[in-house]
Amino acid sequence: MESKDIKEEHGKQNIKLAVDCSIFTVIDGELHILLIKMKEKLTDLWALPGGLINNNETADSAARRILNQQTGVSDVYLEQLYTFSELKRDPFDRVISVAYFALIPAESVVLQTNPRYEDVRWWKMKELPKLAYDHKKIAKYSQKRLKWKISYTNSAWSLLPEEFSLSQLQDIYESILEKKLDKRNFRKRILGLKIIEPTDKKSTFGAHRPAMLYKFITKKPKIIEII
Amino acid sequence: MESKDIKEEHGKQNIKLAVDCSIFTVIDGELHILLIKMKEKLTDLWALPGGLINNNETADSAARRILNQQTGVSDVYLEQLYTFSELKRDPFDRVISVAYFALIPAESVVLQTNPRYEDVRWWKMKELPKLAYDHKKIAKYSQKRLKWKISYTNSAWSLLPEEFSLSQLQDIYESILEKKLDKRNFRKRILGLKIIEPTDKKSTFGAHRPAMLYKFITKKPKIIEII
DNA sequence: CCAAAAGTGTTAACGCTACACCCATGT
DNA sequence: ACATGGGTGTAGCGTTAACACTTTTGG
Repeated sequence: MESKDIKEEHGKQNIKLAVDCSIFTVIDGELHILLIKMKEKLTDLWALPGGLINNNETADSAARRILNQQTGVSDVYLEQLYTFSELKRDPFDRVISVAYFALIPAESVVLQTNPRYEDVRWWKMKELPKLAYDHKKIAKYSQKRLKWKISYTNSAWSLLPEEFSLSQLQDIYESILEKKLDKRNFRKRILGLKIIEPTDKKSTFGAHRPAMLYKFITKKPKIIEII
Repeated sequence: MESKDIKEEHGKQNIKLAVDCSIFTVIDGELHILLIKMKEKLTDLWALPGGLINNNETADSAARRILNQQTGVSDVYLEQLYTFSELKRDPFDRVISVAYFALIPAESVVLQTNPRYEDVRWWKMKELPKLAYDHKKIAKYSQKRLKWKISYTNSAWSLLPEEFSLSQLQDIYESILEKKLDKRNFRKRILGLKIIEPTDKKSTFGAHRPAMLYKFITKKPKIIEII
């Protein structure tokens, strides 16, 4: 066998490191993602919240900082998704990006961007605008992961308020999985998992029978087959 | 609500980007991982094969290149695992590392390192030597992913030769999952999945009844509940 | 003929799916 | 009283888990 080539460039590494965040919520039975509108470059395109990692922070803390600065969102459970390293994913620079994703209840947050961006808002996943960089790819990949997570873990709690009805919970599942579920079987399954428990309250909304409100027993991440 | 702080450092980003590879195999019913022995710095510690990404390559191609240069291993299906970004994970520099992992049949490869390293060899996961950097953490994390993968996908093919007996296959599962499986149920399950088919050959090894040899119908990655 | 691994079915328990009607409220 | 979503049980089916003996070969 021939001896190993060692061709390493001895010039300086010239790659920038960024993070991008796919933040999801469900509004009116539809899955939405949080986007910011570009201003200084790539004007009028929308993008996932994201930016460069500082020298003294981990990728996780960069993601939290940048998300907060660009959208006002804080205190979310961010999960690392994938690292995107295609050569031309950023047209200006060589940038490798660590993507994160998270789920939040839409009503829990006041969206607010900073002067560097023109706007921030929720977009339906089914009606995405034109996205900058490779962010469409990242968004689609995130959505795949989301379907997996909601099916196999108790992570749905992070899309709901503290107390919620079983119908609200089922609506989350149907929105993300994009299919209808049987009401009786869904309830049997969820209650059997012992991950939620009834409160003593009832919802008093609308012209119909009030719904019992439930809450999650624990929010510690758990792997559990749900659907 | 107060206006958003924008505290970004405007000094240059000074973070290096590397890849590390967890390469697994099963030898004599025991899970092993491929390690190289350090020479120039961190002398006498062992480490996962890894190094810096070049300016003109993706993380994936860097992983393939570096793995080949440092161990002689080529043509493997590398899967991205996680990106490790702790501040002090490398004692000399700020380095963020994209970890990859792969499975190979041990007998398919001739291990050969290069002059920068002192040695390369397989180590039992149960008897790891002292590892450099945060590589112990990466190795353990890889092992968790491996258990998942072997349970829920057809990836076991990459640990076996072209043709193999059902007992060899079961041995792979038992070694990785670290538990015994029922022979009859295992065979029923695997054959029912239609992912392998019999060849017309039999193994002629040892003082016992010869085993029918099987091969994988396809090696395309598939998600299938196996165990 | 002995040791060693290969090969082979059945049963009982459990979990999943499909399915339709009554209840409590607001207007 | 009616419109709206909330709430409930069962039967049939398929899947899984537990379990032990016979077969084929080499030495």
